[in-house]
Order: sequence, then C-alpha cells, then structure tokens
Amino acid sequence: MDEARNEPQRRSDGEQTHAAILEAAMRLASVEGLSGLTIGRLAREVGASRSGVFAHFRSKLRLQQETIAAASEIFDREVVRPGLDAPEGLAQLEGFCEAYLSYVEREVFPGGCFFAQLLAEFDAPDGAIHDEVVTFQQGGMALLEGLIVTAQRRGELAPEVDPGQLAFELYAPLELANYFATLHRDPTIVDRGRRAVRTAIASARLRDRTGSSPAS
Amino acid sequence: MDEARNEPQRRSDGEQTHAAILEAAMRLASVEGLSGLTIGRLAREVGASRSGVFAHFRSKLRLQQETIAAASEIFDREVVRPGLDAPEGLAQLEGFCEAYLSYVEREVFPGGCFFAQLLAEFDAPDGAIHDEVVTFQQGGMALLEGLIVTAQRRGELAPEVDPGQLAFELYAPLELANYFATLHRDPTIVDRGRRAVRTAIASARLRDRTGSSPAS
DNA sequence: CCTACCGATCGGTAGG
DNA sequence: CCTACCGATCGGTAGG
Repeated sequence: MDEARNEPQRRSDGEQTHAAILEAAMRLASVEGLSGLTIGRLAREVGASRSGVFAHFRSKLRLQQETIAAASEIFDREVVRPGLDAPEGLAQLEGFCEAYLSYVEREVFPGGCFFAQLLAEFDAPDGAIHDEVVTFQQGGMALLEGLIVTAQRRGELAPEVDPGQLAFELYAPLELANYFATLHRDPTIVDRGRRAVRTAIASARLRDRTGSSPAS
Repeated sequence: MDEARNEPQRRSDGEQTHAAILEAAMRLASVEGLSGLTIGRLAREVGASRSGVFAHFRSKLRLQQETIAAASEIFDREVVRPGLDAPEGLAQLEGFCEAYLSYVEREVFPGGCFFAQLLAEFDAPDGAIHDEVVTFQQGGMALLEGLIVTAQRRGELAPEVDPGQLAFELYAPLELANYFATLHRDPTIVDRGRRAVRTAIASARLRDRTGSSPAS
C-alpha cells in the first residue's frame, strides 16, 4: 500500500503541483498580463522554490504557452460548451453571446476575460504568443460566423447580412463589456453588452432596407 | 550670440531631451504596455544614460504619468479636435467616430491606440494609473453621450434612445477595430468599424419599434 | 523537487 | 546630465 500508488485516476504530487502553478498563472495573468508573470512570483504563490517551479516548464515561453492552453480549456468549459448547448440556429448565436457575458459577469478570472487581456497585450508585439492570439481570435470569429450562417440558412437572419460583419458587431460589445466591467469593478455593466447584442441581432433579423428580396 | 540663447521660443537641450524621451515612451508603451516601459530601454532609445533619463522624472510612476499626459495631447490633436470640427449634432457624432477610426488606420501610434492599450493593461490592477484610465474612459463616454443628446435635441436621433447605451454601442466597434487592425497588421479592418458605426447610428435614427411617439 | 549560483537588468540613490 | 553604486529580482543553469 505504501509503494504501489500508481493508480491512473490518482494524480501524482508532481501533477498536482503542475496544475496548481497553472491555476495561479491564469489568475495572475488575467490581472497583470502574461508578460508580467514571473517565475519568482508564481513560486511564492504556490510555496515552492523558483527553480522548482522552473523545472516544470524549462522556459518562460513554455510556461506562458501552457498557461494559455489551460485557460483555453476553461474558456471551452465556461463559454463555448454552455453557449452551444442551445438549439441550433439563432438560439445558439444568442447562447454563445450570453455565455460569454455570463462568464464575464461571474468573474471566472479575477482580472476579466483571459483572452481579452491577451488580445490587447499581444496585438502589437511579434512572436510565438502573438501567433497563438491570432489563432484564438480567428477561432472566435469563425465560430460566430458559422452560427450566423446557420441561422441565415434557417431563415432566422436576413440573407443579405454579411456574416463576418455581424460577427464583428457582436464580438465588439462582448469585449467592451469585459473591459468596462473590469475597469469599473461593476459586473452590472455586462447588461450594456446584453442590450447591445440584442440590438445588433434584432437589426440583422429583418435587414431589408435595400429592397432586395431573400434568396431562397 | 554664443551665451545669450535664452529666447523663449528656443527650447533648451533639457526640454528637447525631455520631449524626446516622452516621444519614445509613447511609442514603446503603445506596443509593449506602460508597465513594460523601463528606464534602461528608454535610455538606449534616446542615447542617454539610465540615470540621465531617470533624472528627468525622479520616479517610474511620474514617467508613466507624463507619458499618459503627452499621449493625451496627441489624442486631443488627432481625434477629439478633428472630430468636433464637424457641424453640431449628428455630424459631430459621426465625425468623432470617423476621427478615431482614421487615427487607428493612420497608425498614429505604432502599437495601436495608446488608450486602448492602457484600458486593457490597467483595467484590473489597482493604483494611480488605473484611476487615470477610469477618468479617461469616462471622459470618452461622456463626450459621446453629450454628442448623442445634442443630436436628439436636434431631432436627428430618436428621443427614446438611451444615450449611455448608444455611446457604448459606438465605443465598442471603435475599440475592436483598433485591436483587430493591430493584431492582424491590417488597417483595412478599420472598415468593419466604419460599417458597424453606420449600422448603430442608422438603427438609432428612427428607433420607434415600441410605438411610443417623440417627446417634443 | 532543492540549494547555489550565473550574468543581466530592474528602480532608485549619492555625489558631482 | 554623468559615473558609480545599492539591494532586489529577472530567466536560466549546474549538480544533486
């Protein structure tokens, strides 16, 4: 009983520590940025030595990349999956937006949305992390565009709406709701985002000002 | 001619250096953030010693605050004044939005809008700079709200529109256009912001879905 | 996972 | 504005 504790469902101490470090890294990075992360700070946070923490990642870049991967799983669990849990079509589009706003409102990360932080932090500087941020943001836009196209096929959104443009017009209030709620320490600002999403979707439901008629 | 060069229109070497440091600080901060600014980096940039640079500000916080003040002047010159140069009313609201988008498109700062960078960087952390960011963002929102109220008084926007809400719905695409243009190194993304602004304003021009009639 | 160490850099000070 | 310095911390390595 003392030696053979290799049961796969039982995490080793090393894995637990590794996970605890990433947990702290996500929290800290959401507040102070991923560049502001230092190994010494993390070591203090989890009660280990600096090189003990370092040994888990062997470079700061890998620490940052693993932190992004861990945050990505949380984003999936807290936003993407609950959002897509709605019936296909417009309901899913609304579901995703609401899932994001709820995730901001519930303060899943103490410094607001981890990926909104990353967007602003790594929009300008070149490098491996910039490229990961591009991929993540393109994924978010592609997800929204896909939901919009489906809703159009189902006749729930006007066919002349440009999916990329509408995705941008939904993405924008989601992001700003995150920044403002964090800046003002006031989660109720998220309701501004909710109203903005409703307005944008309403205007895309029957946008036929040009006089062109639906295609199918 | 050699000694008496105290003409007021002639900047002293000290003032010139001071301005050059702030110039470099704004550029660097727009790319890598105001926390990423280091005195050593600035010293290299302007060709001075670290303590030579330091002597100009006497603390890092004051360097950061003077950098914000200098960027604020540029924002005024490049966005606020040209924006308000339009005739009073709706044209001014559209003018301000266009001035911001143009300022992003022209890459006035190499890392995108200085204050969008600040918003994301200091939304979560407490401190003197957080408080300055709150003030700046509230100023931006108040400016938009004021233009909206004026346009409503002139009958150019529907009276039942909530000025704070519409300001949020305009602010959002401005910010996202900045982040996306910077992230994708593609100023044409700013056109997405332009279309979003047009859509939001169009929907606020005759928003009378509820059936209530104009007040005056 | 630790101690002990590397060179570099940080913000800031002393003294001129 | 400079040189020279302070203690602290950085990312990373050696060796165990």
